[in-house]
Amino acid sequence: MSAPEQVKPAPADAPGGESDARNRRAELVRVSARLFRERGFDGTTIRDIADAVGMRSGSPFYHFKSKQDILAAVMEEGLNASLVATEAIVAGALAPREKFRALLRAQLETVLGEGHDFIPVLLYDWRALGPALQERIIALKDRYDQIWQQTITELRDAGMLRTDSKVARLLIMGAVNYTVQWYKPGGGVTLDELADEALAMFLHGSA
Amino acid sequence: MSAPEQVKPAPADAPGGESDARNRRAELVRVSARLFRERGFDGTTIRDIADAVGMRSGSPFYHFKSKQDILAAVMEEGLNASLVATEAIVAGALAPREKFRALLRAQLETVLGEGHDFIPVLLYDWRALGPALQERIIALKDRYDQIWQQTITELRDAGMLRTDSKVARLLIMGAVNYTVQWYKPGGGVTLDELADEALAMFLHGSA
DNA sequence: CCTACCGATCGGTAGG
DNA sequence: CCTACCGATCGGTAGG
Repeated sequence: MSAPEQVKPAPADAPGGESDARNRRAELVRVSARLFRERGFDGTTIRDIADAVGMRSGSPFYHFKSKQDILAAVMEEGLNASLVATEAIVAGALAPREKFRALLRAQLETVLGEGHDFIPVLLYDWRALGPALQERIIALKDRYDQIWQQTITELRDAGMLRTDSKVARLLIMGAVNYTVQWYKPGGGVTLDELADEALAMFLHGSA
Repeated sequence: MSAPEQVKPAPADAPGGESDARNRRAELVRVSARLFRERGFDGTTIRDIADAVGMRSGSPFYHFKSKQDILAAVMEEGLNASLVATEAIVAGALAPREKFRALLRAQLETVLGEGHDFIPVLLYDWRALGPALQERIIALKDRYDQIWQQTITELRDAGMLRTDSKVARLLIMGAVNYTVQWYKPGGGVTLDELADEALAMFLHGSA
């Protein structure tokens, strides 16, 4: 009667019953990312999500207060992971050209890699997110864009790019992000080859 | 009793009552394009469309057998218009660089220009179209892609592009099409400037 | 093209 | 997290 917590099989990783709930929440986000990517936000129902994690249709709302909140969580997790990856790249002591190649390659992985569903959801269904929820995501996106912008400035200073304008960055990132619309894994082009071709296309004096 | 057609105000442009229906159909497509662009396909209801043209909610189905058919009509009309524009460009006697610039500029107009809602709908909601309806559109899209591919080959032959690979084309078209996600009219960048910046970014030996 | 309507689906909730 | 459910919406149709 004293402690209703900590029944059922205890999780191995952390003490306290709340880690169960945290695991379930994380599972919901992961599964939702996959479904949203495959069918789109509007094409995925709460029932689809609940089925995929073995819940009843009302239960996701124990973890999230709305379907939109799941979408926001998917996008936020995707951006957080991407931020970690890109910040690790620019923290290294790479020359501008190699830094840029690493960014391109990382972004291609994020957008096209096996099991990477989070950022494609952001690219496909950004509009489906309400303005209030968009704001939180935009703050993360701004940090992300800044990393690219700085690298682009370094490339310009090194004479490998004509300009470091915002438009130049948007054209480059657009070309990369748009691959989500046409790239098919196993279609004869690897992500490494894609990165090289993009590098050669954007940069002066590249092989 | 003999002829139930040709009542109501007769249209000025063409004889025969069926041109009324054709006009209404065209109006439905045009209005749907605008709404689909603004709110997305799933975010637009048949009732929204009917309201916008002054019909009752069941009446659009007199002109189209399903909501998806309206979407297909929007995309098809957009591609047909784009095909006319691009075919006119490549039919002219322009040098490769000027031909490419004209294609870029035309595509930017198609994607970002005032009142150009058709192709953005295709870019945003391609996935919403069922496979059967996609097929008809793909045939048009193939002709479109071919024009770009040929121009890219000419640029490569003129030494202004490293490669005329399909990936090169997709990266270029991706950069241009992705502008639909970020470009804001009146934001200080004109479409002409955008075309110039894209040209300089992709081509060797450009100003 | 309107009237009148249906069947299904869907996000979300109360109460435990 | 389940049970049981609701209110609203939505694409689509019959019949004129």
